[in-house]
Amino acid sequence: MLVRGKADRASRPNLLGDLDIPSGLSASVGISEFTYRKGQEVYSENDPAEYVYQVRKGAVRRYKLLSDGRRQIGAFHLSGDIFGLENALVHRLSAEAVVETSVRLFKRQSLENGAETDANVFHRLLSMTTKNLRHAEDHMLLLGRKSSVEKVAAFLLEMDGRLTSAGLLSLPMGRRDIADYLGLTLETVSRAVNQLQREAVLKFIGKTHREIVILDRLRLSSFDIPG
Amino acid sequence: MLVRGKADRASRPNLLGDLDIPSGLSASVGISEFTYRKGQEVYSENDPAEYVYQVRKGAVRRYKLLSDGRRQIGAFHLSGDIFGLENALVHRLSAEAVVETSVRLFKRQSLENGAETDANVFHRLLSMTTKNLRHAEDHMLLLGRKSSVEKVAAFLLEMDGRLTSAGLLSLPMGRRDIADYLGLTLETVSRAVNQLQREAVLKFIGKTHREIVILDRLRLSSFDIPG
DNA sequence: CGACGAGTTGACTTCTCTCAATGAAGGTGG
DNA sequence: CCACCTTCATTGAGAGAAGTCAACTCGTCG
Repeated sequence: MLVRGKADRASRPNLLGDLDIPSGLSASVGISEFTYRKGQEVYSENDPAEYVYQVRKGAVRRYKLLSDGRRQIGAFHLSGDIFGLENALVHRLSAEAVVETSVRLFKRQSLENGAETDANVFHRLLSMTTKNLRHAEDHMLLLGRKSSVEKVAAFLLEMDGRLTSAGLLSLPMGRRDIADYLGLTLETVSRAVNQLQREAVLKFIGKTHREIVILDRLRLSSFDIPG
Repeated sequence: MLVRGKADRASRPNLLGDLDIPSGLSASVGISEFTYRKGQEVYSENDPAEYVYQVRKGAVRRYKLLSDGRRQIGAFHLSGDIFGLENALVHRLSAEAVVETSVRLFKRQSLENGAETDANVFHRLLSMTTKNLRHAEDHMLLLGRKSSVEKVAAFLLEMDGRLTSAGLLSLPMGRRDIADYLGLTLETVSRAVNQLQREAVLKFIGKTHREIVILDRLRLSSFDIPG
C-alpha cells in the first residue's frame, strides 16, 4: 500500500492559517512533504484516513471503482488544492498521482484536535467540505444530463478556470482520465475535442494534444449549457 | 457519521439535539412548521438560504435544471431527513414537495450562531454536510458508470433501506422523478422495473405500480454492482 | 361521465460504446 | 544517434444501449 515520506512531528495545535495559498490549510507543525511518481497511489478507498494532503505541484485524481473495473473519477486536484479530508475514519475514494506530484501532508488527527478547540479551524473544515459538495452537485448534473460535447466543453472551461497559465490550457491528464471523469469513453472524448478543434473553438499547441488554446470561449460556453 | 442517542441537552442555545429522529436537528427556538402541497416549491436555486428544513412526513426532491429544461435530481429527502443546509447564502439546488409534505423549519441564522459558540453544533453541521457529500460521491459513480438496470436496482435498494415499512416499498415518487434522479428517461425506468418484475426479482402490489415488494434481494443486489 | 395524469409498450432513431487499425511521441538501451 | 517498444491519441466501421415518438390502458378526481 502506501509508502510515505517522513510525516508528522506534531507538537502543538496551531493549525490552519499560515499559508499563502488560497483556501490554504496547514499546520506549522506536523507537516511533511512527499513526491509521488506518475500513476502512483496516494491512498486507496477504505484505507484509514490518516493524512490530509495539499498539492504543491502536479495533479491527483480521486476515483471510485466498480468491481468489474469501471472507474468514475470524482475530482481532479491541482496545485494548491487540498484533498483527502474525509471527516471520517477511512477514505471514500482512492487517490493517485496523474503526473509526478508533490504534496504536503499532515495528520488528520491534529486537524480534528484543532477543530475541537478552534472555531476558525472548524469553519475551514466545513468550508472545504462544502466546496467539495458543491462540485459534486454540479458534476451530478453533468454526468446525468449532458451530452458528450457538453461534458467536454464543461471540462475544458473548468480546467481553464483552474489551470490559469495565460491562455494556454496545459492538461496534466490524458483522454482516459478525462473520459472517466465525464462518464464517457476515451474515444468519445477524443472525437468531441477534435470536433471542437475542427469547428475552430480551440486549437492544439503541442504535439501531444494536451496543450490547448481556446479560440472561441463564447462558443465553448454555449456548449456548456447554463443551469 | 455520528450516532445520536439522546445526545447532549445543552441548556441554552439548545440547537440540534432534542429530537428523537435520527440525524435530528432542531432549535427549541425559531422553529415552525409548514405543509407543502404535492409539487409545491419549497425554494428555488439561488434563493437566499434563510431556512433549514426537516421532513416530518412526505418527500422532497432537490434538483438542478439546465436552461433547456433537462433536470437532474440530486437527492430525495424522506421523513426525518434534513435538507436546505447550504453553509452558504443561497441554495444551490431547488426543492419541491414530491407529495404532500410537512416540514419543520428554522432559521439558518440561529444555527450559525450556535455553531460559533457550540462545538457540538458545529460538529453536526459538518457531519450532515459530509453525509450529503458521501451520497453525492456514490451517486456520481452511479450516474457516470452504471447501466440502466444497475441504476434502477441501486435506487430500489437505496429506497428499501430508507423507507422501512416492513417489506413493502411504497415509493412516493413517480417514474419521471426516478428517471431524473438516475439520469435516464421515464420509459427506460419503466422498462427496467418491469424487467425486474418479469424476472421475479420484485412484484407490484397496488395498481399504481409504486408499491413494490422485493422478492429476491440477493439478485437485486447482484445488479447493483459493488464498488 | 369525461378529462387528465401516470405507467406501459412498441417501433424506430440516435448517441455513445466497442473493436480494430494506424500513427505520433517519448523512453531505453545499444 | 538510432532501433525498438510502449503509451497515448485519432479515426473508422459496426453494434448496442438508451432515447424519442406515439399509442394505449388504467386509475383518479372533478
